[in-house]
Amino acid sequence: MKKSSEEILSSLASQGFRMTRLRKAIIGVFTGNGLPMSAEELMDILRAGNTAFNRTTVYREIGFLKARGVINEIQFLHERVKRYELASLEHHHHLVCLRCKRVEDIVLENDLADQERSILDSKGFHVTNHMLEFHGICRGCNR
Amino acid sequence: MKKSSEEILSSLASQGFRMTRLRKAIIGVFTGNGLPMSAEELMDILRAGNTAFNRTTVYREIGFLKARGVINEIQFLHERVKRYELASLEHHHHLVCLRCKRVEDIVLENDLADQERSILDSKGFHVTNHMLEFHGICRGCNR
DNA sequence: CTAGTTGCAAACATTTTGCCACTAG
DNA sequence: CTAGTGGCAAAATGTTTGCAACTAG
Repeated sequence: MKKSSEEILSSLASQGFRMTRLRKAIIGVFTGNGLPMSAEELMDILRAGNTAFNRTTVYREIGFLKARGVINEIQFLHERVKRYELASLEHHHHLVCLRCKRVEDIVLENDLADQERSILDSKGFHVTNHMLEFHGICRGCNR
Repeated sequence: MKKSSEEILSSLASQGFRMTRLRKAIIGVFTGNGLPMSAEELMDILRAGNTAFNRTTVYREIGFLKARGVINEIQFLHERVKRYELASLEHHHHLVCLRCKRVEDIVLENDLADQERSILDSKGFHVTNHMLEFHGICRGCNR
C-alpha cells in the first residue's frame, strides 16, 4: 500500500499534472519521512535541500496533494498548525509523548471494529472514519 | 461528576476569583449546553441572551476556565476553530455527522483499555490520555 | 482599597486569495 | 501554444497581548 515517490508522480502525470521541481521535492520529502509534518517543517526541509520555494506555493502544493488524496491532513490537539502525512501509509494512529513531544505511529490489531459496531447498535450512527490520538510518556522518557 | 453552574462558581469563588456577570453567563452556557462550542458560538449565545461582551474578554475567560480545568479544549479534524466543553462531563468521545455536521457524544463500554494495554506491551508507551473522533452518517441522515 | 476583570486597539500566527508572469509538455 | 504552476503582496481567520480603566468583595 505504501507508495514510492515515482508511483505518485507518474500517477499524477497520467492525470495531466506536471512533474515540477517543487512537486518532486515535496513528494520526495513525504515519502522519505513517515511522520506528520507541518507546512513550516516542510519548508525548512526544502530549504535545507536547496529547494526553497515561496510560502504560498508550498501551501498551494499541499492543497493540491491533499485534494488528490496523496496526503492527509492531521490536527493534533493543542497544536495550532496542521500536519500532513502520506495517505498511502497503512491505517494507523499516533502516540504523542508529552515529555519529548515526539510522535510515533501505532497500528492497532483490529483497530476500533468493536467500538464502531457498538456505536452502530446504540446510536444508529454509521462510522466511516475515525481519528485517534494517544498522549502519554514514551519508552525513552519513562526510564 | 457533572457539575452545576453554582458548584463551579462557588469553587472558583473559594479560590478568590470573582463571580462576575461574564463568568456567570459563560458558565451558565456551558452547563446548559452539552456540546462542544467555539468561541464564536459562545459569543452568539451570549449576545442572544443580552449579555454581549468584548471578543477579547470572552477569549480571556475561556483561557481562564481552561487553565482552572473547568472546560477542556477540543479540536475537530478539518475545523479551524477550537471548541470547548465542560471538563466535568463523563469521559466520552464525539460522533461527527458528515452530512448534517451535528455532533453527538458517545460513551464507550470500556473505552480503549485493550488498545492502551497493547500499546504499552508493544511500544512501552504509557498512555495517559487519548482523544478520539468518529466521522460518519448519523441515524437521521441515514434514512 | 486592590487584586481581579474588562475593553480597545493592535499584534500575531497560520493559511488563503487575486493577479499576473512563467513553463512543462 | 496553453493549461498548469509559481511568486508577490495583501486579505482573511482565529486568537493573543499591552495597557489603561474599572469593579467586586
